[in-house]
Amino acid sequence: MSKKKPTIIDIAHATGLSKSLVSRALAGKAGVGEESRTRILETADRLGYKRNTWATSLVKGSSHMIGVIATDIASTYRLEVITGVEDAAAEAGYTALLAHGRRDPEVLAERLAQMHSLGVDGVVVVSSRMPSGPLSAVARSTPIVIVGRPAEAPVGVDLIHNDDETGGALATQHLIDIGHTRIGFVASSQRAAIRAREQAWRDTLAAAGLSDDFLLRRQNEEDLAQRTMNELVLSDDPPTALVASTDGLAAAIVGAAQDRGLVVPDDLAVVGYNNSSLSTQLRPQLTTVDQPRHEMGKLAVEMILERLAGRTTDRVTVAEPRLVVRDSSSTSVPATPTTVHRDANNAPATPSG
Amino acid sequence: MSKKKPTIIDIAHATGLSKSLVSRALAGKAGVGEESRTRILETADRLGYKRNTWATSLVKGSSHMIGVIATDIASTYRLEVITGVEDAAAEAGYTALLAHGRRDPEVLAERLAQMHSLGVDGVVVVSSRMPSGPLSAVARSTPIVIVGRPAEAPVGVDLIHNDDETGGALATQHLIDIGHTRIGFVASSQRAAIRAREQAWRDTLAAAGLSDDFLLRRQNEEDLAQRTMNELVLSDDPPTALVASTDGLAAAIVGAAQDRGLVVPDDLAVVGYNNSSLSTQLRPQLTTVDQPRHEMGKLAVEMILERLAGRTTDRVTVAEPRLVVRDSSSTSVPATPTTVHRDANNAPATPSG
DNA sequence: CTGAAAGCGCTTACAG
DNA sequence: CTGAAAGCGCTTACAG
Repeated sequence: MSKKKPTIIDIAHATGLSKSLVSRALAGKAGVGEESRTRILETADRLGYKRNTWATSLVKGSSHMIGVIATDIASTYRLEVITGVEDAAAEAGYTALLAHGRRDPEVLAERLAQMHSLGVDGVVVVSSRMPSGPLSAVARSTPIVIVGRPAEAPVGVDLIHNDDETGGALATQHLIDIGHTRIGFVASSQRAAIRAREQAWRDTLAAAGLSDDFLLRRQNEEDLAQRTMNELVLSDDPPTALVASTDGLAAAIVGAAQDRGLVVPDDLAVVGYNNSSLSTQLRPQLTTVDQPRHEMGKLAVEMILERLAGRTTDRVTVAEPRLVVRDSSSTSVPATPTTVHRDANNAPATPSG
Repeated sequence: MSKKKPTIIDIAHATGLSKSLVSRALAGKAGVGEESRTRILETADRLGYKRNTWATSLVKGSSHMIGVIATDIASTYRLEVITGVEDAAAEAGYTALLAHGRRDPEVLAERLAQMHSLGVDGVVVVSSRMPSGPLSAVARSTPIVIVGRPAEAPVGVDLIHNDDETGGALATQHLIDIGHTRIGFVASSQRAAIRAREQAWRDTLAAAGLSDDFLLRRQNEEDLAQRTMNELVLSDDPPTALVASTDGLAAAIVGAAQDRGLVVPDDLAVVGYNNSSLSTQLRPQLTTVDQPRHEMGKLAVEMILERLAGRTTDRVTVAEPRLVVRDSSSTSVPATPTTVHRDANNAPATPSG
């Protein structure tokens, strides 16, 4: 059974000094006799004393903790955002506390309430699915920044997200640049970020005079790769390249294509989004769009510190993504299975590396 | 700027009732007049009141929180263990709080100290890298269970891990069963779990009268897939199948093999460990060993509750893994590039699916 | 059903 | 340099 934890009073008794003095010594404050100090520290060590955070926070009114709530923690992207938060927090003398929210808005809201009553000094929400109501309510007393792109910007909450418009354009333009003219977009959700990428895809195609016919949108990833095969890739009028809304979806599409004997990128080029670890584990490795996620995590903490320092206006920070070209998009134009509607394009004939 | 949070006293003033009564009403206790109760609840709601966890925990001496410390959160395996912990905790009226430990033992120890002074009622360590000293120290006052297989069992700490011996044997025997006789093992670390898998591989080979010459061990994954190619697969005397210590390593090996134009499983069969999401995202999909991870997370909480209820003896729980056969190991024997030392084996000639 | 009082472990002016 | 006292927000016997 667990023994009772030693308190400051125990140390005071053991050393014969007052608890005030013990408290000061333990906090490393000046104005404590050298002898007393060492005696206190030694005794504390011997007793295995750990400061009771509850009591300290209660009296100080601040926990020096920053809460982080994330949906679906098992993601390279989120992990690095979290790491960024941790690093920046540590640097500022804060510690980060995580909560795992799942995708359910209710669970997310519950986690937020938990963080709130835990008394964290700020919270970083790495999700675009947190409901606005609870968010704005908590934001009245605790700074919140969302890393992600919620459907609507909650009042009193800061935002930081990558420039999905630029990212989507980067991906699409890359495919145009290497000679593709039949470029599709597959979306596994209707989140704002995804919609922005889709719009960028459409705009980029339009600027190049290309068709945006190849579009597939679903509310979740279930079977989406299969449908992509059946409804787009294996149709009579197939695209030669696809922009997928995320790496996970891109991976599923590559897998489904390979299952059908197609060669990526020769038969189908695929570009993902997020530069997840998956993108280098697959063969071919995935061309994808990288977000400055560690940086975004650090920025989130900075924005919280600004609020804590007195800023009252809402702030939105947009980070620039960059394209990472790998093997799932080759520099050669595919030998299309069925050569229909093919525009006159000067595609380089370089074989895929 | 953040406003001050409303307290029980604010509600007491607003309703004209005493703070004792407000506290009782808020806690949902009996013995509060119906009218008072509704008035209090409404006022609390209107003011946006959230109970101050610090104060409550301080007076109750328990936070009803269970801390979870994990290395490298971005893993399907760990995520599911964590989810299991969360589910079981919620069921028992506790909430789970995560800390992200990285692989560094010092950082891990720091997180443990943080959890300890946060006053959690128990901690689940999902890592085998947490140093024993800090572990035993904290265990004197707070129940701890490790999900994983540490080098040495820390005194006063409970353990739960999968049966790596069985898992390793399952993987190896499967390769023997489908006709392989030249089966290697590649290890990316020297952790106890990995060593146990390696020993099981050796024992299983010995029982079948096969050689355990094909072995490669390194302290980390850096370049290990490349070395596996150079030192084993592309040698004059290559194995036809490999058991990898983890799915991540297996994926890297499959990738490196494919980069060299080899076909998995025809030229080389590969089996991983952990049934990570990666194993179904790759092509071919990975044969692997699955741990009952959600169950392990739940068990961890149960073991903590046992300690809290009075158990003082250390307990070790071993969970049974199972083999998941996928395409990276086919039922056909490979057409070995160099046919050396090949025993008379009745391998089925079924082509790989 | 309701309220006054004590106390959880710690910190911080305020005296000495 | 050291100590006594008050208070952080909440809960819980103890009275009424």
